[in-house]
Amino acid sequence: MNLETILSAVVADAVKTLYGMETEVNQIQLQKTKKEFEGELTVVIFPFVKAARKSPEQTGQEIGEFLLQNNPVVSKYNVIKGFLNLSISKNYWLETLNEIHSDSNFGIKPVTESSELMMIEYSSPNTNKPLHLGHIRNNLLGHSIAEIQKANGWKVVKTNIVNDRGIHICKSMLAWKLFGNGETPESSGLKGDHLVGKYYVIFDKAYKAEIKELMDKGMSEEDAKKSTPLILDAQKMLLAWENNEPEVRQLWQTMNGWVYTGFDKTYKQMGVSFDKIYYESETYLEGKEKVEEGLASGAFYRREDGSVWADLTGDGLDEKLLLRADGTSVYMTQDIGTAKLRYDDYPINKMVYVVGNEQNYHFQVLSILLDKLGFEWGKSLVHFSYGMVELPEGKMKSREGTVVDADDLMDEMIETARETSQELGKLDNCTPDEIETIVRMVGLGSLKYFILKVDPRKNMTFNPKESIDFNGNTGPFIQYTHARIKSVLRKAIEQGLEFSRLSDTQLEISEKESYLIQLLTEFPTVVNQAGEEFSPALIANYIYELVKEYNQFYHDFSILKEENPNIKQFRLVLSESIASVIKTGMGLLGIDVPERM
RNA sequence: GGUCCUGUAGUUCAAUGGAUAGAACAAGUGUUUCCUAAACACUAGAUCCGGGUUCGAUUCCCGGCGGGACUACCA
Repeated sequence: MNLETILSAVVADAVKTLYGMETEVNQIQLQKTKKEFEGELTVVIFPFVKAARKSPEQTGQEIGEFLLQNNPVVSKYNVIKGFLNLSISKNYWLETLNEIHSDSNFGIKPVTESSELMMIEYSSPNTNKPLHLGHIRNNLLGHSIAEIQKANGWKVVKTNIVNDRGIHICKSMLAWKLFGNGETPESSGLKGDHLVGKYYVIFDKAYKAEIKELMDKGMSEEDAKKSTPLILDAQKMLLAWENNEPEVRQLWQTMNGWVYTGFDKTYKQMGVSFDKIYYESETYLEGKEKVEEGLASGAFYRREDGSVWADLTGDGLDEKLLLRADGTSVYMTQDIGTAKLRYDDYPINKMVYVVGNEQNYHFQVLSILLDKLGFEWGKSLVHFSYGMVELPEGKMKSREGTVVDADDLMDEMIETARETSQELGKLDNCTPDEIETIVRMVGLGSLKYFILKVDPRKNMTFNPKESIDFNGNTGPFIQYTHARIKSVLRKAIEQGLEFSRLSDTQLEISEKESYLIQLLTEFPTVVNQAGEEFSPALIANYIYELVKEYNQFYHDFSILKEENPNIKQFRLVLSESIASVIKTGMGLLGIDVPERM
């Protein structure tokens, strides 16, 4: 039982005994005591003053006295205005530290046979160009939220729906066919996804030139866009693809193959992975059947021209197209199809889509449609909607060449980490392999933390010129603290010190030290909250707070030079527990922490 | 027009309805015969505007103003 639960019960008891007032657990507001006051936990007195018919101060005094008399965990109290500040006994903290230290899975709920299954879709790239900064946020959030939900006891299946077909793919293919001269990743030395992306850009340029030409001849822009030779050819190619023409299919497979090889590298570098990948080319025809079912059941209706619609005006939304007049499917139909396939493949209890907030409307509609079609998890599907990553000048625009490429960015971060390490002379005694591992951890840690510490719902600004800091509230700051702790622990082991558990739990410890233990006890709550709110940022902020406090402690207290052996042992146990929570917490963010740096 | 998200120091981010709104970066200053100074300490600086609910509002409600997204027989 945690401290809050214990104290809430006693406070409820106090209020009942003293004032005859029955209280619900949620009426008792326990919060952390602000730093400028003495104590660790604070009871807000205001809700009880009416029943007490006394001033807040007096009420606080009486409740404080009751707690002191009736629970050994409370060692002292003081009242300021309507706030009752409680000091917790040192012994309680030390016993708690022992428990935390001996629990190798502290903060993590086990996944069992009876755990429910959560499927998390993220990444979902197009195969016509490489991944960029926006994808990085998506991937990091998706991976992190999967780790967090696992830590909350969910069975998690990570999935990716690859958008591998459509007109945009044909554009790259066509440009390659026309201007590529048989160029391959091998012949050019270009990463496959970048090579294909290059031809997508080439297409766009040539296409624009054709539009301009037609407009110069007096055609309207709208008409010109529809009638250039290139776009007509691309459409022809799409048709050929749909008709399974071998030549087009062959080229499609080859070029997509290049892209996948490239993506795999990027994913690996980013440290993300998937349990099951779906391809739109395999799912895009799947939704029709479901739509027909919905039509039969009366959930949807057919218009005179043959197109199929869902009327969502009853839900406060518009009417939504599900099948075109010619019977072909649209985006929504595909998502229904994909949902069906997934439902057939896994016993899904909860479905989570990590997709940008520009698709809020789409998922609102999808949720209602899936519900109408009888998917149990339809109504409760989660659109984990995150904000855009913007540059100082505004949105990234591929046409203006302001897209920040994922591979380039990660490489730059690693290089910066290398330079900084060299300047500081941190890695002088390391082997080249060790150096490589560490600068990679630090560079990527910096990038990942930068992105994940922000509330996912909010748009965020990324300034490539100022690049990402390595000081302050950053990944490397946290990694550095971990490395320092590990270094102390290594020395302790060399000295033959024993710190597997506290032998003395009656020590006099400082406020700073008991506060660190208190922070540790909050970790499971934070993990839980991060899961419920789908917010890796909560974990990031928590770890930062912990690390900041630890650094102050590290600065002001010595560990190995402490003369009292029991205190020394305590500080080692404390430090090791903190290192362990740092590692676990950063792991939930998908960030590795080094043993030295 | 409609729907949704959002507005906090110069900048990037925090704050279950609680006490004097926290950090970091940038600026300025200090700390190293001492376990890693990628650290620590100090100085200065902010809730878009107006109402309402409340003992108490950055937080909840209403109305403005500003920013963003969506509102395709594209995906």
